[in-house]
Order: sequence, then C-alpha cells, then structure tokens
Amino acid sequence: MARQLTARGRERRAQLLAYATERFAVDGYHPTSVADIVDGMGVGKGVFYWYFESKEELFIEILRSAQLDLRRAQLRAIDGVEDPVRRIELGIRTGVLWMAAHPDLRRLFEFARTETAFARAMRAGQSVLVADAATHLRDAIECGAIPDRDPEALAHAILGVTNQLTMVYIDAADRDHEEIADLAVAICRNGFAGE
Amino acid sequence: MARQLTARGRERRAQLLAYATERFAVDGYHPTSVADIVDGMGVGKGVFYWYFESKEELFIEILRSAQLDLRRAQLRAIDGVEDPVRRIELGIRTGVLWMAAHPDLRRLFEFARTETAFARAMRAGQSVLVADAATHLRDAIECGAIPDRDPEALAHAILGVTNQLTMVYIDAADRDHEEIADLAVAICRNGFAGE
Amino acid sequence: MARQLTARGRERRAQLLAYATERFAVDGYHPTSVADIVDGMGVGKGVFYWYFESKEELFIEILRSAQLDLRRAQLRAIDGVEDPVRRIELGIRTGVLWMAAHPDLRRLFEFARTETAFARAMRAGQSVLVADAATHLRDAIECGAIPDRDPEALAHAILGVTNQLTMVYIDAADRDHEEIADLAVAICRNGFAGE
Amino acid sequence: MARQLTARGRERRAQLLAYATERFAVDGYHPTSVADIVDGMGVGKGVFYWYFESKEELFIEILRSAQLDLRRAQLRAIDGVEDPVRRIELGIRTGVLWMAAHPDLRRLFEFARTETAFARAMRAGQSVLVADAATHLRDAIECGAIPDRDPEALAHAILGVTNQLTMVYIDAADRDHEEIADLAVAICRNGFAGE
DNA sequence: AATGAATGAGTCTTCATTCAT
DNA sequence: AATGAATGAAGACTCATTCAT
Repeated sequence: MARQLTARGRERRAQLLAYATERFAVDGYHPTSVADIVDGMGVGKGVFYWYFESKEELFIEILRSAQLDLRRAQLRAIDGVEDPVRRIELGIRTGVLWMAAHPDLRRLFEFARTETAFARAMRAGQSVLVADAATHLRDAIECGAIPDRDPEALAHAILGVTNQLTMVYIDAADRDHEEIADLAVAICRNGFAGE
Repeated sequence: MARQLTARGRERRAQLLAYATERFAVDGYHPTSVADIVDGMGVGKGVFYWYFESKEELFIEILRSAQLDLRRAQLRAIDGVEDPVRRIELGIRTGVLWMAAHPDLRRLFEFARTETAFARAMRAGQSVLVADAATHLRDAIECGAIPDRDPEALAHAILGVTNQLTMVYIDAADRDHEEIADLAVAICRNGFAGE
Repeated sequence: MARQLTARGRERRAQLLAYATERFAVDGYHPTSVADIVDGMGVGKGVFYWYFESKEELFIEILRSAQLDLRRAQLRAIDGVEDPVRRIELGIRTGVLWMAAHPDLRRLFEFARTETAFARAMRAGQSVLVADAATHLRDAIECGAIPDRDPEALAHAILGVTNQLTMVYIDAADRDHEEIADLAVAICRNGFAGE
Repeated sequence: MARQLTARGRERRAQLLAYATERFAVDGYHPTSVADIVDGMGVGKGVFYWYFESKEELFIEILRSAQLDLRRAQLRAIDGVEDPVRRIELGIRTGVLWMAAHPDLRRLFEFARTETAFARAMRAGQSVLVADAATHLRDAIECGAIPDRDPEALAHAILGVTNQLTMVYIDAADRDHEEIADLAVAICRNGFAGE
C-alpha cells in the first residue's frame, strides 16, 4: 500500500524479494509457505506483512519486476540498430540469454502462466514483449525484408520457439548459451524447411 | 490398485476421471479439493479412494491417457503417408486440432509442466512426441527435402510454436481451428523470413 | 450372533481368526484394518462381517480363546500333582513356556490391557489365572509349606514376574525357554534375598 | 522444534502437556484427537502445532519427562543410604508410591509399551531403571548380603512385581499406598516361599 | 519495525461398516 | 455365502493471515 520506507526498509524489502524468489524457484510457489520464507531469513512473521500485503502480492511483484528487467535488456540490445530484421534477431538472442541468466525467474514465469491468480499479470507482460516484436516485424514487412504475414502471430511463434528451446536446452551441459541463441534465431528465421 | 473392477466400477472410474478433468481445468489442480470432486458428483468421499490411491495419482492418470490419445491421433493422421515433410505437417495440424478439441487437457498440460510431482510424467510424454517428429525430420533431411539441421532441436521448436499459437489463438473467436493449424504449419516450415 | 455354520463355514471362521491374529500381532490392532485382513486373505469384505459382528468382537474372541488355551495348558500340567508348591511351580513354568510358544498372543495380551474396550475381557481371563494360583497358595499355606501371606497378592506378584521376564527374555537369543522358566520359578519362590 | 519461547509460550506449552496427559490417561491415546485437546483447552488448532511437531512427539515428550521424574524421585530417596539392600527396598517403595501418586502416567506407560512408535522410548527409560536396580543388586551380592543370582533378571522381576501390584491394588479402596509398598518390598525380597 | 502467538477454515486421507447384487 | 461398491464421520496436519505486545 505504497508505504513510505526508510533506506533500511527498502533494503529489507529487497532482501525478502530476493529470498522469496529463490525459494519459489527451488521449491515451487505453493510448497513454499510464508513461514518458510521468514524462518529462512531468521525474522518474525510480522516482517513479511509489514512489507507485503500478501503472499500473492509479493509474487506478482517478483513477476512484474522480472518482466520489466527482461524488456529493458531487449531495448538496450537493439538501441541504435536500424535494420528491423536485425532488431528481431537481437530481441530473440537477448531473450534466450536473459532466460539463461535467470533460471529462477524462468521457472516462475512457467508456473505463473498456469495459475489463474497470476495469468493476467503474465499475459500483460508477455503482450508487451509480443507487441515489441510485432512492431519490428511490421517494419520488416513494410520495407520488403520479409514476406507479408500476420506480424502478431509471427511474434507469438517466436516467443514459443524461444521459450521451448530455452526450457529444453538451457540446462543441458553440452550446449553453451550463445549456441542456443543462434539456434533459436536460425529456426525462427527459416523454420524447418527454409534455407 | 490393480483392483478388479466390475462394469459398473469401470464406469464410475471413468466418470470420476471425466469430472475431475473438468474441475481441474476450470478451477486448477490445487484449488480443486477431493471434497469438491466427490461433492460435485454427489457421492461419498470413500468412492474417490476406492478408485484412486490419491489425488496425485488420479492426475497423473489423466495426463497419461491424454498424452496417449494425442499421440494416437497423430499416428492415425500420418498412417500411410510416405512423404516425410507431409508427415511433419500432418503431425503439426493434428497437434493443433487436438489441442483445440481438448482445451481442458491443454490447460492441465501447462500446469503439469510446472509441478515437480508431474514434470516427470510430462517430460516422458512430450519426449515421445518430440522423438516422433525428430524421426520424420531426419527422414526429410536424408532425402534432401529440407536442410540438414539438428532434428531434435527442430522438433522442439515445432512443439513450442504449436503450443504457443494454440494457447493464444484457440480461444479467440475470430479464427477457426483449421486456420490456426495452417498458420502453425506455415510458420514452422518457413519461419518469419522464409519463402 | 450364534450363526449356524456349516463345516466349511467353521473352517473359514478359523482361517479368519488365525490370519487376523497374525496381522494384529505383527502390525498392531489399530494399524490393521478390516480391509487389510480380507485383502490379505483374498476374500471380499462381506466375508468378514458374515462371520463376525465387528472388528472388536473378533479381537475379543481371539483373546478369549487364547486365555482358555493357556489355562488348559496349566490344568493339564498340574493334573495329578498333589503337592501345592509343586503345582504353583508347574503353573509358572507352563505359563512361561506357553508365552514363549505363542509370541503373537503375548503381544495381543499386552495391548489388550491398555484399551478400555478390551480391558474387561483381559481382567476376566487374568483373574481366573490368579484365582487358580491363589488356591494353590492357600493350600500351601494351610499345610505349612510356605509362610502365611495374602495369597491373592502373591498370585499377582507371580503373574508380574512371569510376564516381565517373559517379555524381556523370551526373544533374547542367548537364553532358552527352559532356562527362563527356571529363572522365573526361582525368583518367584525366593525373591532376591531368599536362598 | 528448538523454537525460542517466551515466558507466556513456555506456560502454554506446559498447559498443553498437562491437559493432554490427562486426556490421554482418561480416554486413551488413540481416542483422544488433537481436536479434543485444543477444543478442551479452548484454543485454536494451530496452537498445538506451534508447540509440538505432532501428536506423537507430544506423547513421547510426556513419556520422557515422566520417566525422568520417577528416576529423580528414586535417586532422591536413596541419597546417602549406604546399605545396598536398603537402597533396593527404597527404590521399590519409591517406585510404588510414585506410581500411586501419578496414576495418569502409569496408564500412559502401560499403553506406550504396546505401541511400536513408543516402545523404543519406553524401553530406553525402563532400562535405566533396571540398570539402577541391577547396580544395587550387584553391590549386595558382592558384600554377601544376598545370594549370587543374575542381577539384571532380578531387577526385571522387581519391576514386574512392582508394576503388577501397583496396577492391581493402587485403585483399591481398602489398601493404602504404604501398605502396598510394604507388600511389594516383602514379596520382592522373599518370594512366596521365603521367610 | 518487529516479534512470537494464535486463529480456524481447509487439506488429504482412512476405515469400520452397510448395501445391492 | 460372498462380492465389489459405497458411505461419511473422523483424523492429523497446514498455512495465510491477524494480533497483542
């Protein structure tokens, strides 16, 4: 409820966020109780409810800031790049690498999609990403760089490929992240039949 | 377990399976209690545990039979088709249409992937589908119909596109299922830049 | 309810009794469900309630017949023996050896003493044994073979020693049953200070 | 578990222990539900699980502290007494009187012996008592005060007599506790045949 | 800001018993 | 005599949340 926090208070809040993220990722959202979190941090239960209205609100907060962070990474990556196709490719690469760098958050994303309470927050964040990609795709179509197909559908497909490849290969020891990013870009560009 | 069931018993079991599937899909696995299920069916609580060892076991059973059903549909669809590229396309189409026809099961699949208790069962079923697709892709590569790229990665990409497009568009009123299937096939074939 | 049983029926009943005794002894009365019993025997649940009114009644029946069997063994052992002290000693020996020969029933006796529902049945059976011993003690006192002390209290003390030594040593590998019986007799006779 | 309790907390915990002991003794362990306990105390169900991990753990705690209390009483009684035979007799007397003073705990002891979950804790406590007695018996044998017989077996016999006489006579209106203690000492000393 | 204590509805599961066939 | 099916009260335990201090 937009409590006014001191510097120390903001730090506490951040600690809670970080610790909860880890526990949720490792053990799952439901299996992790508020008691687990505060006990694990060695603080009383009141602390939790001082900084967050509920367990649910805390989780949504984690989700939102993660989505924001991902998007910022993508914007930074394409900053100054003119070619729309290149922008798309950079977006894909950045997405894969961000997921690789934040396995905890990736797990939470997957879970959040399945829970009614969080699906809305997830969709909101995801649709921003899709809109970004769709914009670049539209640009590319307009300048004739790629064939004219529904840019939004294409954007979703890109997301699907990225998520799936990340999920499957990111933890595999035999592939490094750059390689997976290359793979994702290539498949998104050309499909299985294209050159 | 391994109980000998009468005809009536088998019917009851099927009813439970069907009703639980629906409730899980509508309200979610965790929010749906065993009490909800048996109350909703108007039977005693013991009935549930007469037919299933636990809520978890019931859910795994739902998962397994759904995966089996999907695979059977795909095998049926490609039966007698020689061209490997055609087989892949038919597999994609069938996958999309099956998902469209079973929105409940699709939701359960999504959830199951996020829960440690079910992830194993999910991965098992999914890897069968991936292996099927990879086989066709390998055939297509061998006969020169498509470029030589890691067939397993391609198979995963296909799954990713299919799942994502299905999830996003299947409930949209403005697209019919055949159209979505066509879209999925086209994108999987050519990516965003191809043809 | 004094059902009239055929020969086959009586056999079934005996089988149930035997199997339940074993299960109760191994797993305990409460942890053993009626379902465990009938499943273990490979019969339907109706069989159980055809032969017994309830789980409780079955258990009491086990208790009663065991107590009867023990007493018969003791009566047989002292049959024809005139000397009352000898009768007492034979009673103790027989008690120890019977317990050693029926470890299952011994466990059930111990449990039954603690459960209100069975305490009455246990006390009834036990008081018969105590009365037997007290009679011999009285005889021994009357003929001056042993000092004049409360025969009933002595009988209880004998029971206590017998039960305790049996419980502790009967399963010990390093003592055979005759030795334990000797020990019990000696201690009951002379206490720790007597010759 | 190893929770840091405030003064108020320690008091609550003690209340729970006391009330549960009484209920277990009166109604039995199994028939007494956690709900019975908290309802009887007029507190919420969570209170129970704030102070104890489980119903079982609570019961073991009761057992342990009771055994400790009994032993302390015995040690106090023989403190400063040199004669080993006198020590034994004082141990017996104290045991009988303690049991008489704590009928609830005596009932719980009896039950605990029969339940696999508690048998270990019981044996542990009992073997301490037996070891104490055996030590005195050994001393007495060494100084020639009593004949040389297996001190451990004698100790068990003493326990058996004590328990049995206590169980049978302690609730009888016609005997006071000192008398029963005398009886137990006399029988343990001399058996039924001795002086 | 923070703590330990307390709440109580809700969860899954068990099981003695009864019933229709 | 016997079976599988059904009942439903009861059990132990969890946990997000609130409260007094």
